[in-house]
Amino acid sequence: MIQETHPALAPERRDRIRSLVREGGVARVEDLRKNLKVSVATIRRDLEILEEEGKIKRVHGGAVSMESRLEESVFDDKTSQASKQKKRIAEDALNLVGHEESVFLDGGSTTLFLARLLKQRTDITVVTNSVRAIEELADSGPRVIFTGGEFRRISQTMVGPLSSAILEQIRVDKAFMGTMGFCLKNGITTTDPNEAYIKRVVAENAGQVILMADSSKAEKVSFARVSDWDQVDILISDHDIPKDFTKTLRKRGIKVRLP
Amino acid sequence: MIQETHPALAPERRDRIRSLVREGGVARVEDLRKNLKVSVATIRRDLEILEEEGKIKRVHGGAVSMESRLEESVFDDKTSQASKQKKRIAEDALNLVGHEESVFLDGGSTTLFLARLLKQRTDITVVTNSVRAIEELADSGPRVIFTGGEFRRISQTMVGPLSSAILEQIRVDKAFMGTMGFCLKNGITTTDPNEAYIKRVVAENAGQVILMADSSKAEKVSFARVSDWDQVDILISDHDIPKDFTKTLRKRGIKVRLP
DNA sequence: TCAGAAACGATCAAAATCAATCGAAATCGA
DNA sequence: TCGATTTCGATTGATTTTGATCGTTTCTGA
Repeated sequence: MIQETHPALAPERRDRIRSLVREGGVARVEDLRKNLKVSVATIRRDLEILEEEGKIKRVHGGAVSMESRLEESVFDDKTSQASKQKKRIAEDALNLVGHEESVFLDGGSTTLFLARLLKQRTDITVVTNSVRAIEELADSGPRVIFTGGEFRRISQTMVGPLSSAILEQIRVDKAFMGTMGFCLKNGITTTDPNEAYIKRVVAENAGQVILMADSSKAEKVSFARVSDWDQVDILISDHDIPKDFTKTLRKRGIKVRLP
Repeated sequence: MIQETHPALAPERRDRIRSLVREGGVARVEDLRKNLKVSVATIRRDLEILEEEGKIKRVHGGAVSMESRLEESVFDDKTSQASKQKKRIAEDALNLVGHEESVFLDGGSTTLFLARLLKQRTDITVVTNSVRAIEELADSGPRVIFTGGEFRRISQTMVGPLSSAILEQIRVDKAFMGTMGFCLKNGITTTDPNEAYIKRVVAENAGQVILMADSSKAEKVSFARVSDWDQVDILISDHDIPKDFTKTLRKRGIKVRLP
């Protein structure tokens, strides 16, 4: 903190490089040098090692990430409006998590932002069926319970009848859900029936259901029906959501938060 | 607390080091020296001890926590002899996986090598409780079923009673198991009772149990008992395993493969 | 296609870090 | 109290990491 005279430890520095490459998808040697304040020789050596480990792929002028995947769609468009909104929604959701509570985390990018914030909380229990959430909390953070089940690659979540085996045995204080679409008429909908089923089971076993969805999902209808609005207690969205939409929801007794 | 007339006792100091390393994920020798007010020689000796205990991993300039992600690059140290053996064991195990079979994959580094190889097989079903294995198979590969349960950070696996909820509902053709130790007298042992329990449940629901363990695990006894040898069908190890050891096992009807 | 620029790999010397050794101080058991 | 044992700190030579240099390769634009 006080002293910056000491250079970073080698593994520390390599980890830094790794995340820099991952976040940008690519990184130039020169940028890494400036960022880490070491010589290009060191950067090159590190890149060599990271390439051997399969973390990155070296190219002329820098390196590209080998561990991009869907995960990066979150980091990727960090600057985009949708991403900022999601982040704000997640930050608002964090305030709803009380001391020593147990919460369920759905799959999806918005809830993934919340997972990252929850890393600081060691007093709570997180239940999730999202592999990406697990990865986020793998190093440290709260107690984590994973639902298990059949792995669905597209969403990187666990679904199917086996998942409910665990879900039925637990109860969470709050369930934070993402969705592909929500509208007044059809309620909450998502792409996959298996996924929808899991969400329903969770909602039934949760004290409160909190829907996290930015305004781009409003008035969208997807293939599989999850539930009606009466299952939802709180909706966290943003100001671009239609006024009469929030009005109607509030009339139905649903708290709408627009951070 | 207020007065530090007496220097800290050695185990006390080591415990301090351990948590400092764990907190930051990494710590410099020099910082530890300043923090604990002892000489670098002492710090080094402590780090040596803590490394032997598997609590930390020493690196040039300091140490990294074994419970952090920084360690993973050290974790699969491709150059080491042990790692080469593990890889060969995994390659041999791959030959045992038949067409359209279902297999269980345990946690541990040896089975992780197998997971990597199984990525090419899309005809099989992989059941696992290892987050590392899931990450390996996240992009593509076979059908994956995850057991779920409570997340154990040290081993990056799912354990506890919730895990068995799913395990009891499925049956696999072959279970590939790692272990911390195995000997003729005490059978298979591992560090954590919860982990041991999961292994037992799996073994009961598997057509064949295949133990993958390099010779460094031979004649080692760990804390928690997993099972006796009569549960094991095949052992894959390497040539450094004692001759009479394999002899005895074969006499007991266990196939021993030494690739 | 070709030339200039940028990036690369190899090599070497300097600096930091490490391991080994020794002696001093503290601790323990008789 | 005495001697044995352990723990600690300092010194020294060995090892590792790092940064700079230089010749070679790769990219880019005319």
